Amino acid sequence: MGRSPCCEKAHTNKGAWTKEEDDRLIAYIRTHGEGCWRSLPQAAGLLRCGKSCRLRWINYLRPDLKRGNFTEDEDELIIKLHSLLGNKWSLIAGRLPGRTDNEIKNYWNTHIRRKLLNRGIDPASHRPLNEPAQEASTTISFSTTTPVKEESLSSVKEESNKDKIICTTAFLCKEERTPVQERCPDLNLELRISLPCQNQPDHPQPFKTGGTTSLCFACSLGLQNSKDCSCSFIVGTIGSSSGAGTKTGYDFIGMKSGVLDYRSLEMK
DNA sequence: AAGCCGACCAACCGCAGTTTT
DNA sequence: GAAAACTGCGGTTGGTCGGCT
Repeated sequence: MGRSPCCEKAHTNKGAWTKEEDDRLIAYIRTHGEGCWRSLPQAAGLLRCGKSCRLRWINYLRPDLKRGNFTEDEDELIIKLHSLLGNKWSLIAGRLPGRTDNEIKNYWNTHIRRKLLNRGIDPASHRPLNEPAQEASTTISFSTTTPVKEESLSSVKEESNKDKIICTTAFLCKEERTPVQERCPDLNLELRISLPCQNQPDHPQPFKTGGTTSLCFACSLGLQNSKDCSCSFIVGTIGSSSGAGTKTGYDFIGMKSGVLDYRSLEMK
């Protein structure tokens, strides 16, 4: 039953890679392409396990890696993506060409966390540090019906007169068509977020579902026409308010338009 | 100059989901 | 269908370096 082991752990090197090992790996992948990590070490003459080879290639040897310092724009993008996705480093990395999940994860832990703390923002929740932890209720669901930990997600809050209306953001994956139950069920808190491809003629129009317009998660991240596009992204409505906080204009996660008005969290 | 400490980051570990036998 | 390996991901560790005392 099953397959044979990927490598003899007793005969593999560990620790830092040498120049020679790098060269061997690069040369092999140039010739044979990526993949087959199980057989790669032996075929390439490396005393490493396939897992280690894969990591080395993906994080440091790939020719399309950018390396070097992160720009301010990249900083802000990472923050916004993290507020939406939480610690989904691979997804975040997918939106930053030339950056790897490991690199972004390290950068987050060493730079951005501190940066946010200095701004008075909790890096985990993206809310002001002195704000009570219960108010916002953003839910992003990927492939499970279990709501994602609230603390790892962002919220866009609006204050309308005396009543606080919480704008929640909910993603629906392909398999999931029912938004996660929000707090304050008496309020209409179906979600509204930008429609990134609304004005793009080459993209299929979002379909409507009972007054809401749906786009897939891929579209919401600016991946229109990608293979992941399924156009099931739910756009709901925020309570009854049409006022101050309601934004229009569709760009990637509201970077320009402020649909996800991250900067509103930087106050004070 | 030596020692300490914190920042940085490459690499490892363990887990979960997927694939193969 | 079950078992076992594979793959990919996120969390964590440990080595290195630079600044400070």
